[in-house]
Amino acid sequence: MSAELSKQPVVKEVPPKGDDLSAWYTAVCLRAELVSYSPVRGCVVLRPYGFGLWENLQRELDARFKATGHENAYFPLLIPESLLMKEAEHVEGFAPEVAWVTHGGSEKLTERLAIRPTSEVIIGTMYAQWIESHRDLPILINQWCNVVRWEKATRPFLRTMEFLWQEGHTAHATAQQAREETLKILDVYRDFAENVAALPVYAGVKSASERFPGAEETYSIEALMPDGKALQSATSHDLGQNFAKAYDITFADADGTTKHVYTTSWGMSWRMLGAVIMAHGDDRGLRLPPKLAPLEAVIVPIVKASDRRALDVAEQLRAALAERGFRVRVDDRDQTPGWKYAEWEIRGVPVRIEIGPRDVESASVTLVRRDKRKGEEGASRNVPTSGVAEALRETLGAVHENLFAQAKEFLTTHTFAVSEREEFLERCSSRAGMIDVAWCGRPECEAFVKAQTGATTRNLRALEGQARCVACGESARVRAYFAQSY
RNA sequence: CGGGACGUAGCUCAGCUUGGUAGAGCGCCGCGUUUGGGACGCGGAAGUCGCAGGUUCAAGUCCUGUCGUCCCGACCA
Repeated sequence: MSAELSKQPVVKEVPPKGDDLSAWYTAVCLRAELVSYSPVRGCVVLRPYGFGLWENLQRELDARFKATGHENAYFPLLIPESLLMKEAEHVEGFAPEVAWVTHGGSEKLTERLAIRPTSEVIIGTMYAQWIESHRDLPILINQWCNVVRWEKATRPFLRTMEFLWQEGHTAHATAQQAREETLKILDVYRDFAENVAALPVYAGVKSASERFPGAEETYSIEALMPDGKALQSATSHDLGQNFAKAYDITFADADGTTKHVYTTSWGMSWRMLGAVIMAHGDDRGLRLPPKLAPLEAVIVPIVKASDRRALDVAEQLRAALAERGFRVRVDDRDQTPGWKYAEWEIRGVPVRIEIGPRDVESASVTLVRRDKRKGEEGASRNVPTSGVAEALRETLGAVHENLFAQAKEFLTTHTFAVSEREEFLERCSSRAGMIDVAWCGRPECEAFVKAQTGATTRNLRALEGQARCVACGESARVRAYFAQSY
């Protein structure tokens, strides 16, 4: 963005995105009525428009879980302290951010209860009761719930003390099945990110230091934000037998011996919505991917004192589109059309349908795309009223593709394959984006890079051929994306 | 958790230095005229100045504490 353009906000109440991403992000979250701050520190209220985003995320992701054989269930919010303590690494990882219930009414509890920061513990305990035989496996359960982590610094969606997410927990007879499950879900997350959220991501395995406490392996999808920082958007963990051993989850196998199960866990939170907001938004506010948008289209009737026909036409069109499954509303509030255009642009509705006297005369409507700038090629077009449903379907698809293409272009042009040490450190320090390098895989090496530059490995993938670690010069074992992260 | 900034009307902020009866713009409500990119006129409502103490005849203003928000860093799946 040019300096001249940056001086005046394009939209009042929303500062230019390129000037200060943090200020832009917070302003948009509030102004678009996604969230409100609440009287509780670090906790936000998810308003109806924001909850609409979450509902669509849920619907799309849940359908994918169901399609891969998972069922939903619900487990308790509170976890007895003694239960939590059984898996040492896990406890150590979460201890600093667990909130505790110490009293019931005025009576002090004999045992403290943790408010779940995640549910491996309580679910593992139940699995121990439910599983007896290899015939009981696999167990494939997901729950949609809230969790609490006592965070020090919070921001809407990206890091809040209480947040909404889904957590899947599965148990399997063999290590291989657990690994396959972990990778299957990783691919569900990648598919969701790309085809629902219009967000290109890098999927891969986490380094040892970035691994979930108690996991054998953690996999993640990582998106790139406009400031060059990476945002971990979902994780999938292969827990091996660690939790099975801690919580004594065993089964009688076909060969007659008793064995520990292999478990997995995986989660995506409303943090994904933060990634969507930041990656796609522009100087005029939100730009929502159609599949997540609470409203796919808003109809703005333009009425004159002498001609109020547009109002009826708009309502008929709304009913016809709703009938065909579109999420639409008519904005018939007492405001000028220009006011409504600006308002719905801030709130990111993918398509605006204008109906004025001219359109009524010609039995047509005007479709305007939010993802394009005013006057840009293809930003608006006039279509016959009879063909609106088809045109809308087509346009929503095009908006998704365009948002994805723009985000992909950003990711591609901000991913740097680097083999020189100096350039590597410089790009890491300057938040250039995803720095793609050959890496030795040693925790000391990663710690050194973090201390020098603030960047860590986001995730790793196989190294082809032979190379030297870009940071320390030892023999490289993997390829890694380094970046500073949220 | 460390460093910095800020809490005054729904929002953005002025007023604080030098203590003396609470201000503006936008928004909101009513009526009328309007409506193809944030309309206009007239009238109106709205704030225990984040909260709690203290100093003072008198505190939005000075002092202490506390809660919250933002930024930078540390921490964090």
